[in-house]
Amino acid sequence: MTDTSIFLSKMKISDVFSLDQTFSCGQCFRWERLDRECWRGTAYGKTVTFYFDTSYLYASCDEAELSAFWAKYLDLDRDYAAIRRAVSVDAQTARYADSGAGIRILRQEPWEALISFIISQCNNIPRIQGIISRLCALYGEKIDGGFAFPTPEALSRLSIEDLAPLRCGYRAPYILSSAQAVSGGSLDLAVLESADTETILRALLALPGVGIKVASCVLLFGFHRLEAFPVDTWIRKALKQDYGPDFDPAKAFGLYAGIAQQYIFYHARGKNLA
DNA sequence: ACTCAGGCTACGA
DNA sequence: TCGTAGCCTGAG
Repeated sequence: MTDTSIFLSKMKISDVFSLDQTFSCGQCFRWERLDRECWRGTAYGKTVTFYFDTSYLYASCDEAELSAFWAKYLDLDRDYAAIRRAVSVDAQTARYADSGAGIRILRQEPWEALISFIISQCNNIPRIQGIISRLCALYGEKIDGGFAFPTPEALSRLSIEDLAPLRCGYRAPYILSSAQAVSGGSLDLAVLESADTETILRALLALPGVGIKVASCVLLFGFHRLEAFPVDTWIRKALKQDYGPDFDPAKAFGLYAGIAQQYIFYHARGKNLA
């Protein structure tokens, strides 16, 4: 860390925690790593830089914003140590949970999560990040130190050709469909936030380009439904190799299956990083 | 040239 | 109901 003077506030974190793990475990695509345990990003129209070091989280915002807003975004009030114990149903899961112990499931905006995971389908992470970054730069509102995620209204006014610079391929009409559904009111994300998980799932699956995997990611990362267990190619491989054909994640991991999924995903993909 | 990357849809049997 | 070709794009 070269310049620590930008950090106006700090907060003690007792449990194991890691910004590197939390922001690079595949749940988000817009946070930028400036240095070891130092990240900068935007959510809900606010921009912040974090630094974590030996049980203290430092933030570039004031104390009030850190404790009232970002602490919730980072899910810092939840007892992840207890959850790690709960999902450690066998020795290997316990190891995965232990090595990913610094992960927190962010409370991202449902709308951003929806579009981000539509874009993620059959795509690699660097390209997903590139597409989303171009989307925000082109159609997001410019805010202090970056771009906000484009609103449903802004995207609903666009055509397929307008999205051509994104180079998101066949996903472009999916993005427009969701934008139109949300801005037109047929899909009310704010109302869904207090609905039961099954209701949200059905609403998401009704959108073109949203299947069970994308919907599960939106449930977990956008609606913070921690029981959602997205199954992608990595998870499918890991389940097959490490858990056997009869393993039922929902049954085994229960209420916190989504957090277990992140531990397994982090482990499975981590082995395959350059 | 060819495969694959955190899928989904449409179509055929 | 189940399996899978085809879909945009770009890196290796």
